[in-house]
Amino acid sequence: MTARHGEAPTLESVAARAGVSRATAGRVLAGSPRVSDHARDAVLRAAAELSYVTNRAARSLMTRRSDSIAFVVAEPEERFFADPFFSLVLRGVHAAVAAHDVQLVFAVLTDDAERERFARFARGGHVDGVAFVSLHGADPLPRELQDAGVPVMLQGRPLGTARDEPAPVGYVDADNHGGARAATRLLAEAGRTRIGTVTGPLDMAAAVDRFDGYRCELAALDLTPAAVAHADFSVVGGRRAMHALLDAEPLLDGVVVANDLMALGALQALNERGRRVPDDVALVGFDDIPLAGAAAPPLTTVRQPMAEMGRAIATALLEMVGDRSPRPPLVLPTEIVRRVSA
Amino acid sequence: MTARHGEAPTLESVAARAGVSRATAGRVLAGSPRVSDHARDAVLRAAAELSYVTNRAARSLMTRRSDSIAFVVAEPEERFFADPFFSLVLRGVHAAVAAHDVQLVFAVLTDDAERERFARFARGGHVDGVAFVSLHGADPLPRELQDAGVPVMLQGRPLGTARDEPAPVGYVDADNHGGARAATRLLAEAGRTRIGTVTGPLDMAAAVDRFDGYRCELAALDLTPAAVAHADFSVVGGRRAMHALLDAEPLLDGVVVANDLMALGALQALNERGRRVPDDVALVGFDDIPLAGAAAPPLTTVRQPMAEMGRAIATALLEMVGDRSPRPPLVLPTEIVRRVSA
DNA sequence: TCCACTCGTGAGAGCGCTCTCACAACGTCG
DNA sequence: CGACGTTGTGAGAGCGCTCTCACGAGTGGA
Repeated sequence: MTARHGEAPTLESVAARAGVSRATAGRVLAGSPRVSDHARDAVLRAAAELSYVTNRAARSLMTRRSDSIAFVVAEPEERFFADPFFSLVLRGVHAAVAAHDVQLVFAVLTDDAERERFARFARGGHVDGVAFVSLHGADPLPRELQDAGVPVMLQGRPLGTARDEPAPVGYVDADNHGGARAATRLLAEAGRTRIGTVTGPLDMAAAVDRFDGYRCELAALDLTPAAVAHADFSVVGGRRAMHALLDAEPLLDGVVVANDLMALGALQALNERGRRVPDDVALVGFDDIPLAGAAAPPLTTVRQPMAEMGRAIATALLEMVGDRSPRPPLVLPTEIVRRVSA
Repeated sequence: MTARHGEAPTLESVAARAGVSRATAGRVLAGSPRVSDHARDAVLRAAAELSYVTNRAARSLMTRRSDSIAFVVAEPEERFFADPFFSLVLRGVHAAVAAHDVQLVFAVLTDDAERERFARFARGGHVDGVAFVSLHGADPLPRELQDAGVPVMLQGRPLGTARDEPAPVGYVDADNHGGARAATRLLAEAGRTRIGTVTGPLDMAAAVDRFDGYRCELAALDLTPAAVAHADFSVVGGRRAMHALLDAEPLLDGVVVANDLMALGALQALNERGRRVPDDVALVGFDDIPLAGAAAPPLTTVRQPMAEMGRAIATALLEMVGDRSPRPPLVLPTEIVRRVSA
């Protein structure tokens, strides 16, 4: 379907115009050094004049590459569309991939039918690699694809692999444990002694690690968890959890919330209960989504480098397409962003 | 790159296993009725046994279709990654496209280089259609692609086409004008008489239409705009604009804000100025993003059917791939969602 | 009985590309 | 001066598919 009325410039026509063979024209366009300057000039000029565009289908057929990678959100509840976190990872992946002239195929696997469809698609070699974001539990799909020979990278350590263990499939993660420790320490250093937490869904490693970090740091400070509530990384979940925390421990003076969306909900709950932030209760979020700075009061949070994670994932994937070697896990540092809430 | 060690089941091998010719196997897999039941069964069984997956590259080469459509955000400032609106449109597009076994190629055109790259890509016939979201000014790219024979659909009426004019390129939009009128009426009916507005960027038709709707309804009610501030659909922009509004008209008692993100910022500004919402100032947003219900106070807003727009765009595009006929503009209704802020 | 069909099928072309191989034209060296 | 690279080039195969064409077998009307 090459534009207006089958005018389709092909490599053949470029070669003809340049007065060389198709093979030579192909060599020039592929950037081979084994071409005379004369031929190279002629081919490049002809290609420009015809505004020739390589037919990727034909190329794929020969190279058995698709020059595209998939960005997959394996999130049954479509959380993707509510949490800016995903957009930001996507941005990073997109940036890296665009720089390599590779296309990004986007997929959300909400139900089993879609999972199956995608698995077939990927196993059929229609993408050169797959980036998975937001895995729950011990999802077998990434491993399956990897075993089928498709390069795979994960955002976030898969559940079932310990933090210091070699992983069966490559991943890029943020230092969730360290970030949560830093958040907890920040509250303690501000003199808070009754520190609670709102965790994320514990079928995700990120939530588990942040929870562990919180407990670990409290223990190091000779404190005990004042109250713990579990939620699902959503605003309403955070609000509900904050209410539960206040019910369980009325004297609460600090909270580590496992992501910003929940922290927004927590802020709302604290407001409803008449607690001032940070005067009565100090709050630290996690992620540093764009909205965090616009909250009332602006949220102190643990920044995780979402776009960079995306970039790292895409870069690793692109390399794996070439050499097919597995990548060691990459854990990027987090950083406290101090605003008003703590 | 078909999975493990070049094992690649091809149509040929399926045909051989089924004891028919490649042509017949192809017919079965294409769903042609001109095949005997016997042959059909044999082919389907063989395909299942080999877990055959059609090679899309080879198919594309013949059909001159790519079985993929592009989702393009032409947003220089990458607003995409901050505004949930886009995610929700993307969700709709994804849903429609997935149901047709078509892939979604995702692209963000942040700079001229990317624009050019994408234009070449699309003009080269590497996607069967292009959905543009969030166009600014009178962007020539959609028209260019359409003239080059690529089916194109827009989310949002392009600037330069009046609401009742036939459009040069198909689009799906929400009833921005009607929605803004309804929002304004809601405030007036609640007894508000000094009603201001925060507009979006006026290089986008959605912002212009909402602004017009506001003025139009005020005029119909024999009121005049109390104060007008322009912003950019972002939270910080909305906050700044709200402050400007209060500076210009201290007695303001109602505000129509052109999207929810800005309304969130406006809420913040009102809070900073000690105005209670809705008691002192009533506020209506636009979009009904997931966060709207979680704001403090929960936002009354004009819901636009974001996912449905996405779905409509994708469906139209998929039809256009077949018959190549242009689609008339489609304008979907909006609806007031009453919460607390007004 | 013959011609005109419809129906299911197979043979084969060819989509546009990459890649291997052969080959001519040129050094370079023993 | 013949044997041996090296370099630029073209011819041709073939990736896996779709689609056109031809053909035999069955069906029905004149």
